Amino acid sequence: MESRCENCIVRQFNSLRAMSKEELKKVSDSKTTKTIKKGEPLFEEGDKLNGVYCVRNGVSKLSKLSANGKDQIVKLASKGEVLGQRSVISQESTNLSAIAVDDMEVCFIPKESINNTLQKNPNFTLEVLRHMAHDLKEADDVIVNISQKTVKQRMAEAFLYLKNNFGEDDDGFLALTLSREDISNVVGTATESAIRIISEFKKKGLIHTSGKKIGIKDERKLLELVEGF
Amino acid sequence: MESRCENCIVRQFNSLRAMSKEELKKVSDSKTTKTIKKGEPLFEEGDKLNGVYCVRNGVSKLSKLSANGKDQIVKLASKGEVLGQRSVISQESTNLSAIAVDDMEVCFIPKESINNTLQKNPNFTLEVLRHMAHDLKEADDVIVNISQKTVKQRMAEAFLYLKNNFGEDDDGFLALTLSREDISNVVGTATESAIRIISEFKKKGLIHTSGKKIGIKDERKLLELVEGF
DNA sequence: ACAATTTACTGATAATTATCATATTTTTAA
DNA sequence: TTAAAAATATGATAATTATCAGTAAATTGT
Repeated sequence: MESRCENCIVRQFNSLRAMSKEELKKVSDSKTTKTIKKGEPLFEEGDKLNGVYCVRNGVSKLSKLSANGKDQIVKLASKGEVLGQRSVISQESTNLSAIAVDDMEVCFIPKESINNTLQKNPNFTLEVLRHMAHDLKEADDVIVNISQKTVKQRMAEAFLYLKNNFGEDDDGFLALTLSREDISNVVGTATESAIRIISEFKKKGLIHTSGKKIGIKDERKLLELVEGF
Repeated sequence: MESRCENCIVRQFNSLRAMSKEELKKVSDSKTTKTIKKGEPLFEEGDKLNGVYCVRNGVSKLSKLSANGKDQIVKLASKGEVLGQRSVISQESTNLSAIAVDDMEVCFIPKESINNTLQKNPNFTLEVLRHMAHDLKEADDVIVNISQKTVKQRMAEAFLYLKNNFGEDDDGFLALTLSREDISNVVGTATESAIRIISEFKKKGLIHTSGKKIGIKDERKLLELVEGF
């Protein structure tokens, strides 16, 4: 894949597209590319970040550990997403851990490049702001979903979300394969409950599985379930 | 209270402090002051906002209606907070309703003043960005709390939150009095469940009540409860 | 290839929480 | 002030969800 930010297609999806040619050049010169293996962390809750991570390939889960030892996955980030922005902007340690769900390829961009551009290029700042506004809106939706919907509804929603955001493979399975535990951490339930609901959905013909892979069989019914029928 | 933004103390608490003298002057000339009575909306979910609201007095609940007809309160905003920013920035209709919990006094600032400054004053944009980063972090915490803590723990947390953010009156009651229904909508539970837990906390000497007013009696025990003892 | 470890699954049961019914108190408005 | 309406409160019960215990299957490392 192209190693100069100026030519990187990934950039199209995130706020880096609002950078000028010169700014991008600087970023490109200061960035380093990293490979993160499945299960390894990009960073962990409490870390002070010296830069942001731009995802070129693979998927990362952003999660927060609760007092009872369970992780809640707040977001799944894939190609084009920039991680660690919030921490760099507010100059605080991160409140989330980022762990690779897949093997990942990411670019690390030192915070200096970012902060510099934030102060000089209002367009870039505005673009970052728009992204953050969007994230915040999504977070509000998640809050309402978790508090108002049943686990079953949230499970159905999670499968639809996975299909819409990560697509399906050639055999009709969700392209992003998560462990049952990760699924339960996205949904915010006990692993056993998640597994039970998967079995139930399978029996009812809403989904089909093969090993840990899950495929959507009856999207309409899943949607109806989410809406509460 | 002072009616020129330049001299308004409220400004100190929000991103407007990053505006220049001239920008503030323009804002002040274009703003209008509104009084909102308890229970009335500043704006409602789905509205397209033509500006932002700067809270001078009173408290507003920001909530979202779910399919089953229940409101989830996502945030309580008081003096100094700016509402509707997100909608103005992303030029989308709001995803939240803002309803007065108290009688309120707010300044309406047309979006033109905001957008103009956003494009011209990187400091202001950065300041807004920082605020939004903070809100996003808080939203993440809410997600984790709701999904990982029991209703009882969240109730305890809500009381502590109310004390820390809105203080107590002379008689030791929480300064912000919410209806039981509002409390249940903050916590994300059924109203009856909230009431039951209030009774239980009262019996255990954690809180005391008088009418709808609630006072914290044993902060340490409430904290222990939140932490899971 | 195989033992070891992890992950997935199922059943039984307990704990939590919601819902429905109904009584009481408080607030509102004529 | 007083009837009506709304909010608060409590009990009984049902539904949902978590937890514990244990088995089966899959994955990993050697």
